[in-house]
Amino acid sequence: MKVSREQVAENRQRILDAAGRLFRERGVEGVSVAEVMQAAGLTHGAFYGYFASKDDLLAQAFAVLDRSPETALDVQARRTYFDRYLSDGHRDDPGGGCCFVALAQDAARGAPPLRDVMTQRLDEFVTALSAGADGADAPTRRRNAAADVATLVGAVVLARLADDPALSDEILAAARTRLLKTNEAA
Amino acid sequence: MKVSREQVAENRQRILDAAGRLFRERGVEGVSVAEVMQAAGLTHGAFYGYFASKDDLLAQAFAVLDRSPETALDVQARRTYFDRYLSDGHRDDPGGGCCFVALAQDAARGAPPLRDVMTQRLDEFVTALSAGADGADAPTRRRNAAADVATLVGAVVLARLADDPALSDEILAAARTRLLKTNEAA
DNA sequence: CGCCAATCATTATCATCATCATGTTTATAT
DNA sequence: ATATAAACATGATGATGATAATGATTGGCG
Repeated sequence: MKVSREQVAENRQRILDAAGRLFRERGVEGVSVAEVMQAAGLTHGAFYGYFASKDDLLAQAFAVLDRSPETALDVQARRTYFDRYLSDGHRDDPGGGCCFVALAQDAARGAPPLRDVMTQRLDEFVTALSAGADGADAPTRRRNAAADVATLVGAVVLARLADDPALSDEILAAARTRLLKTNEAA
Repeated sequence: MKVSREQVAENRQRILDAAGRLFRERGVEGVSVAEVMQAAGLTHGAFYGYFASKDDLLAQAFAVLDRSPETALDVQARRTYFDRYLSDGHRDDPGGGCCFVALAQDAARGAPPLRDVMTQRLDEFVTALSAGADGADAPTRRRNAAADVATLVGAVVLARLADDPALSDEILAAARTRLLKTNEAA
């Protein structure tokens, strides 16, 4: 059964969305192509009409997804962004959250396509956070942004790891405090 | 062929060492039981005489391994520790490096045994870093230590992800600067 | 309106793996 | 010295999964 042009576009998007969510939830090796296709409402046989391989799907799924801010953040917006990133809501929703928190390790060991895409996104993330930061010269602002990104990602990674809710909350709270402090000191 | 008691102990240790290194290098799903056993100089059939399952091996392999400091660090030792943790040498040696950098995401999604063990180790890591920190009261010191751990782990995770050496180095350097600064300000 | 190629479902293939069963060797306790 | 059981190698077993082949359906162009 063939399908209309719009149906094809919609199917493709559904595959990408399902893949993005599932891979973040369960990791690259934890999700089969068949599962992605089922979540997208198709059978796995249709997959290779859309993508050349699982690696291809991976790279394309995360070429779009983003959680970094799009525009320069003023001090208040930055604070809000940090709070949301370091919230228990973000910690408890890997499938809808930042791709670095969910997949950095998988991508670091994985095939070049995904790694390239995520490296690009990482650079954009740092750039986005350094834009609009107050204080000092551009290199300093960028350095601060890079450190902020490391703290953000590290905190949520560890908060997701921690079995013990108290420790998990503690790490998120500590990162919030740290980022507020280094952010207010111009 | 049976084997002497000491040989058994040595074999067991070799399996644990090989497992620790391989899992950190290639991830939990990226390593087969057979590979671990081959690296340990045995055949895979012998495995289940030592461990109940792959999960069991995982938990036991990381119950011992550690990269957190054992004793309280003075200001100078802390600086040295940070520098080493954030070095390119650590970034480029996942198999010999910190288990959180290599396996936090795998463990967060994985079976309880490994997650429990790593949560315990994470708490010890924070505790170790907060001991001997100067400044303020104990809760503040602990909060600082938790933020430091997040920055350390996040920085090396992202530095390993980044395909682009310049970006990778930049992140490590930014984290070093950040930790030095927050550490000197008592 | 009718052909054609695109889209999808079904099913096959081939590899990898975790785990287990079996048999052989040999350390060690008696 | 001998019996016993531990430790290991070899070789299933059964599941899963990535990818490919085949065939049926039907949009959309001519």
